[in-house]
Amino acid sequence: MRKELAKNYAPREFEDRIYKNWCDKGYFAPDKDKKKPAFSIVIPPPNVTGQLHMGHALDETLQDILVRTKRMQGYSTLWVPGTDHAGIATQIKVEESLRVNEGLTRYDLGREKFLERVWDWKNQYGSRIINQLKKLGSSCDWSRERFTMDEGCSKAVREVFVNLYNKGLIYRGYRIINWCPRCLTALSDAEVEYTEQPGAFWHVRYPVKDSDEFVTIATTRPETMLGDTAVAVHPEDERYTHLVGKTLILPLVNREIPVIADEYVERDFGTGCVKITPAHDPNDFEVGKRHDLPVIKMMNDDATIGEEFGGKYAGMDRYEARRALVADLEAEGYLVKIEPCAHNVGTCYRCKTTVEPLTSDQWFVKMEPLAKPALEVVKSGEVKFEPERFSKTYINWMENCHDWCISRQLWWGHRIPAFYCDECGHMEVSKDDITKCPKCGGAVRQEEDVLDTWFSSALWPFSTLGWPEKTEDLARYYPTSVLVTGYDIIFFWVARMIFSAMEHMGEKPFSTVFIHGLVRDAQGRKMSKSLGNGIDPLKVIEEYGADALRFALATGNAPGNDMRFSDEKIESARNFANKLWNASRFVLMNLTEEDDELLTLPSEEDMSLEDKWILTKFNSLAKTVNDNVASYEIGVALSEIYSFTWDTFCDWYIEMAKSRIFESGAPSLTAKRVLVYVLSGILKLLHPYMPFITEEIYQALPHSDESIMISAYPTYREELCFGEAAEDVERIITAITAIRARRAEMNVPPSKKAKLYVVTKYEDTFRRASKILEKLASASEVILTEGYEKDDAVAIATDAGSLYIPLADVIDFEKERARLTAEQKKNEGEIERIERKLANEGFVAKAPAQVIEGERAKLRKYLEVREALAASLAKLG
RNA sequence: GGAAGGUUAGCUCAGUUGGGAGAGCAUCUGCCUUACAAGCAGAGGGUCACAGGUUCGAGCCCUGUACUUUCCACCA
Repeated sequence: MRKELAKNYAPREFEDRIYKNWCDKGYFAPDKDKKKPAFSIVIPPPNVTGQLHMGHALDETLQDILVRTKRMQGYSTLWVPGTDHAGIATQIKVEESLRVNEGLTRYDLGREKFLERVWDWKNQYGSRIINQLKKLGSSCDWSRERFTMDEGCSKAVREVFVNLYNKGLIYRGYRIINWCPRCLTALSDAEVEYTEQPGAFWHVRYPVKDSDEFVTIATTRPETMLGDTAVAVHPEDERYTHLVGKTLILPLVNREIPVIADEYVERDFGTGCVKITPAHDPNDFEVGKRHDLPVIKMMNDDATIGEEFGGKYAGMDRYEARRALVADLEAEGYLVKIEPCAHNVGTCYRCKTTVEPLTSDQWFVKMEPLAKPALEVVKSGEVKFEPERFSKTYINWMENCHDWCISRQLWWGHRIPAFYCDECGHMEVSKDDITKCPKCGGAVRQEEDVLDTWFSSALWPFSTLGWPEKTEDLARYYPTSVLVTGYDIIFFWVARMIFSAMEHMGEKPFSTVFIHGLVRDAQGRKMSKSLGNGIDPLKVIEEYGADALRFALATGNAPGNDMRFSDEKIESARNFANKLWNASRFVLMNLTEEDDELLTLPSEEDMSLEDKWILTKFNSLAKTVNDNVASYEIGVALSEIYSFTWDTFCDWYIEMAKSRIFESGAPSLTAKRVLVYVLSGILKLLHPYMPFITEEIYQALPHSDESIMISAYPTYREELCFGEAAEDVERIITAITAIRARRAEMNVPPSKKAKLYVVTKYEDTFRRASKILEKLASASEVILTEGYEKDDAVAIATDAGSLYIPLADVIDFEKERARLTAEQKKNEGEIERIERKLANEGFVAKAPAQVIEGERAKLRKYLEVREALAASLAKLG
């Protein structure tokens, strides 16, 4: 007796069990067969202390679909998993826990002790996200799991840092950078998010020394005037030329500052006079350099006003100082007016605190030489973005990016391998830790700063494969095949991987960048913690199963586009799983033969029309699915499987097969064989999308492979294409559909059977399909006839012939005549339209032959309907 | 200021080289038809934002307009 499936689809009963089995069997490890082509993906590493959210779920699902498909298509597939140490994010979490639980700061613990705590934290939570990935069904090779701060990755980071430094592509410099006063670290340009906030222009008078004159400047940040070292005007601004070179008295501060001329100033904006604060504004910094202005840093790292230049405002928070300063300016008559305006304010992408541009000693990566090959490899198409339009986003950024500030004043991360000698002042950058100065032998101390988290993620595609060692993995799986990620981290990550790979590997990191959009909530809003509208994928899995979640994420979703996630979507996904489950139960409960017998395809002579039809349809499905996956149209591929499974296989083929399956005494083995073949084929095509349910059913069905995930992916098979038989069945379907519609219109229940007279030139087809017509069109008997003479029947005209159903008691013949006449009119319209088209010389001359033949075929159908309609109407008198 | 996307059925969205528009959900009608009511069978519903152009033919290609979303830049 064959194993039966449970009555209800209950994914919780088998998903974990199946996943464990896959792991135990080692199916996720790449096939060692050297003859197989390689296919590899590195996972975008989730934050080690993070929790799975819908964005991950989508990203993982898409990768798993690609990986599972390729594996079944005969590739040696490697999907490398891992996690990211996520410098700021993780450090914030641990600091927060310290504060809440122990009332301590990291400084109370000191660097070493604090880092121990972070490692504890990492060890405690690092496996959480990994386990969550497993719940989704991800077929990663867990034996190759990596972490951006593990030994190998750290080695890669050092190697890269030293290489770049030696080439002069990493340098240390005193520059203006973005500073987060909350995280107390420098940030890169990419880590600053601009948000529009209400603000104001404060117009302030700066008196000219030894004169009654003054200039009026307009500023959005009056508190920074404590650091002003000049006021600039445009060199050709006639209003002010006489003042250039004069000296101003900085109000409240009483410091003397010059008026300078610089083309940076826009004459038409504000008052045409700009206060210059080189230490706290990137543009002013540049102006300051040009004019050799002093740089006065008036703010501390925590955005309070500094002692040295703060005067009475020292120690105040920047906003408190602003209020105090403005009040004082007003009191002393310097404030001219306040003009409200909205302006963009930079915020920290981690904690949303307003960042402070300020000057500081930091480490930078020189971008220009690195950007060049990284641009070339995308422009040449060697690295392709999917969809293509994102290559523009990439190119635009790469062409305009500034040097990358890579040092962070954090403790959690890769500590910069630079060593300072206090004796002789030498700085040594070294792959290995050193304790003595190579120049003078004095003691050295290592740079306190760590590297930007993205510095190590940038190396991910090769560091995870073993670089800088020359490993087998690197030889076999690098460059990786495709990178799957959201458009939101093209700058942070994708761009940096590309230039890093070009520089250190001399080769692209991946051939294709497959970009997906964001998962939004049912109202189209971004899911966020603060809105509390996030949907927890784990809860969805718990309730509906991982397969349903994957289906919901993969279907109806075009590459690069955002999607909405809603209850309806997940329910409809679950319903589909249920449908497949029940169809499988039906097939299973009718199988009594041995596996071997059922796994054989019947010979062509034994096949019925509908067998040939479904095999033909399945064949073209296999082709469509393979083609669409190859072009990353995953949503299209899946919806093709969906509609084939539900509409074609369940609603038509199974129903048709029933007449042979239930044949008393002689259930058809042929039908069973075809059912098994097609159902197995569906399961295989669907497996990458819904891995669990397909495996569960596959194991219950007669099967030849140990697991569906290592079976061969269905492909188009020429020998299983039966065009003529398929057309025959389409005619029967047309007839059945027309009959059902007519009956429904007349409110005749299916239980009320009636004879079916058929006048057709496809007599053989109808004869062979008579059982099906009886079952699916409520016919008590199918009678082929030369002509139907009586006038007691409803007449149905199709391109397959005229059908007559004697149902005199329920027919309103007046209505019938009207209906047929209306149909005739419509049909004539169609005929006219196509005839006109075919009479169009331009069309016939220029349209492809295939299209013209298509139109002719349509015309033939309409002409047949015309004939049938005429006959039917004649009957009604 | 620059760039990219969106505008298709009541709602959410597909529509891959141009050949007379589809799905899910919702709505209406009828069905417990021996896998499934998480289902079955029917039905209704769209000048594909607007205006031009190219073409034998445009939801699809080109130009412009309107509305909308996002990204980049950041004139203090």
